[in-house]
Amino acid sequence: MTVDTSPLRPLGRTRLYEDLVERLGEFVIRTNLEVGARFPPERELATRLGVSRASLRQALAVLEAQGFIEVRHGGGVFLRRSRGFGGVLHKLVERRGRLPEVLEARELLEVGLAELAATRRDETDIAEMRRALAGMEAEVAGAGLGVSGDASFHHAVHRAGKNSLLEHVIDGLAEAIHETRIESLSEPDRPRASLAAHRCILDAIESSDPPRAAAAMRAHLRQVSDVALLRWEPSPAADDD
Amino acid sequence: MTVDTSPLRPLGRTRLYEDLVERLGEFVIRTNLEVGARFPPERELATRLGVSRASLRQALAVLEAQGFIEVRHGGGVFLRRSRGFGGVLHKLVERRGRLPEVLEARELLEVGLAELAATRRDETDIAEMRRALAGMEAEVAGAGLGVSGDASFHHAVHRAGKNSLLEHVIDGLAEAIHETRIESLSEPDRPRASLAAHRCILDAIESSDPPRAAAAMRAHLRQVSDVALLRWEPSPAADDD
DNA sequence: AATGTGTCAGTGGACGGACCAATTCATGCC
DNA sequence: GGCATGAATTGGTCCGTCCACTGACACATT
Repeated sequence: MTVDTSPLRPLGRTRLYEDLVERLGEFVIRTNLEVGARFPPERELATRLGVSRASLRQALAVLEAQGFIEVRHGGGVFLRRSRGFGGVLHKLVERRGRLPEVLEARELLEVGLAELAATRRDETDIAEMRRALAGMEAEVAGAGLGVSGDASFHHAVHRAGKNSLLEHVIDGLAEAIHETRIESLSEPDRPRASLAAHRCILDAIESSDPPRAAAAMRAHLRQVSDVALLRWEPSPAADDD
Repeated sequence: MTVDTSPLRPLGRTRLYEDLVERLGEFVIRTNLEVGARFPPERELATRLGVSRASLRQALAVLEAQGFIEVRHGGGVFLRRSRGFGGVLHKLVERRGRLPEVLEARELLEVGLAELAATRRDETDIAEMRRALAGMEAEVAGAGLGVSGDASFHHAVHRAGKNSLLEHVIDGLAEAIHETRIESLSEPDRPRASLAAHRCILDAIESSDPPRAAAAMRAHLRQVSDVALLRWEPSPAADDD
């Protein structure tokens, strides 16, 4: 149990289609493929990459869903945009060493969304936020961390901002944010502090005071970040860029 | 050629895997599948959906890349998060009637990134922005619109912000932004106005003055938005929600 | 009885081939 | 030259097969 198992760690098992996404990215760069240009036919790509068409098509489906390529039935595969080709948000977030970036992105998005929420919130939004606040109060009163109430509150704020695009983007970061949330709320006295911060935010939004809502959200998130960053230490081994 | 072909337009042509992504989203909701729960086996899903495993696996690859599910070899398919299941940024952006949201998201992201850029920019970033500015100047001097120079400049600012997550997000909106860019720059005298705005932004970033950089970027984007929104009119037919 | 080991059913991973459907393009007719 | 036509190209989907990984259960060992 005390032996160093690092030399025995399982070798890098990756999905074939993931590798293919990267390979296709390399292809775009190496051949200097321009936006709008056509890729070789699927059959040829599959052959040259040494994989089956089925596997290749999984990669193409991913790339199409990400908006990097366009696949026309009977026409061919075309490059729509090359910037960031092959980069998947989900992967970027997972990489260790990204915590500061995640927190920063979160602050930028949530502060902006809080500002919008203060402008656009309707009675339904207020009711949802109140409900989330009450839920978190109950959790905390019962000696819980209030994790789910915290998440509900922030989600309610996002919805009140009435911008489905930004909401979608922040949802993509939800997982990473969730981890920081747990860490932060595990700190002594943090749940109560967060509860108070939420009340400030809600009050500002309810008063339709965008600047105050933004400031309150920023202050709240800065507190959370401090805790997270204190606990966080860059892992030298994972520092791969 | 002048006949109304709309009643004859090809019937609902959608990729099978796209439908499957939606169907799986419905499945999650209808069965109230909880986060962490397992989906039925691929073979069963394929049978029940009336499609081949190959097609289903395209949909699963997309969902996995989006971070909605986790597929474990030999284990099964598990739900990672349900919020926004099946929603693809690329699709949301394309929908008509989303222009205001796109512009709003762009402003929020770019203003924040400009602020960060003013803090973190190094000599390389400054050089890149200068190069982009010079490029746009040349385009405009040659009676061009300066579209590519404009894009390069904004991209340089994004990079100077040094947050790959935010950069990735804004890249996802790049296409939609590109359209507004063309519209805006087509307006009389706009290229020169944009050029001046870019100089303001660059100056603020170069001076490491975040508030001024943010203000300059905001002012610039507001100008662009005004033009775009003036030209934009909600299409009643496409108002599908 | 506790523990280690082997086996096997279930499940995802990948492949190859076959056929269908949309597009493209050269061919030849007018 | 313009246009219809059909073959070649290329993506869309399905099927069956086999491999690799996981987890649980039965069995053997101690």
